[in-house]
Amino acid sequence: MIVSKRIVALYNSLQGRYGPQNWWPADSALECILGTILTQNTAWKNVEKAIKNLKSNDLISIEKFDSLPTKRLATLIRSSGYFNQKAIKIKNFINFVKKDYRGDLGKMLDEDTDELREKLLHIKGIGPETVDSILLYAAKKPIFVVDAYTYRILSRHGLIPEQTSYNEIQELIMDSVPKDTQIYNEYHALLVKVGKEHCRKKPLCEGCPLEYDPHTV
DNA sequence: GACCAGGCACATC
DNA sequence: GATGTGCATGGT
Repeated sequence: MIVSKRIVALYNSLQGRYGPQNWWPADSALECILGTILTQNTAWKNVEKAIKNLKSNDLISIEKFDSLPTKRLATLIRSSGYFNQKAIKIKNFINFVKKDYRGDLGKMLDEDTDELREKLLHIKGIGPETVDSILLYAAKKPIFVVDAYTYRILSRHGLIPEQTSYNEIQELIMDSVPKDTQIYNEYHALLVKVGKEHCRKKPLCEGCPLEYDPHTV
């Protein structure tokens, strides 16, 4: 079977096994974006505590973040790890929205996908995965998010070579399955779901429920 | 106590 | 272009 068909078959297999994931878990676009930054190389459980802190202090707004000292922000998101760095990243994003959209997040989310992607990639601390998560989950654009699980699962199942770049993986998936926001949303969420359960760094492939033999390349 | 988690920037070769 | 390192908490 050619690779693109296996990419689709993998999606169908995951969908049948786990059903809809309905991501992103957030009450607003801004909360979603905060989550995409806070979860960088971090377990979601630790992110939840940080977001809960921000919410209980009623801080989820562009204006409030703008007037919040970076040091205070870092304290509030402590549980998510890398808190000094992440506080700066959040500030960088807020400054971007203030500067380019007069603080109007809705205006940012409505911008053309390619232009917005380019602009977001220039924010220090916001890399390709975070940008694509913002585009897909906050702005509802049809963009596939590649993450560590995507790479790990696809390579262990022989669907991509060891050395495959972020953009190459993204292209492969976007050329294989229909360019549809809901499908990209579910596919990424499903890969994280099965990855958390069966595709950790070690041990390799323990109890993998998927139909492909991970050892055949 | 080691290893890992829904990355990213920066230095160095 | 590839490879190595710092960033840091909390769960297993």
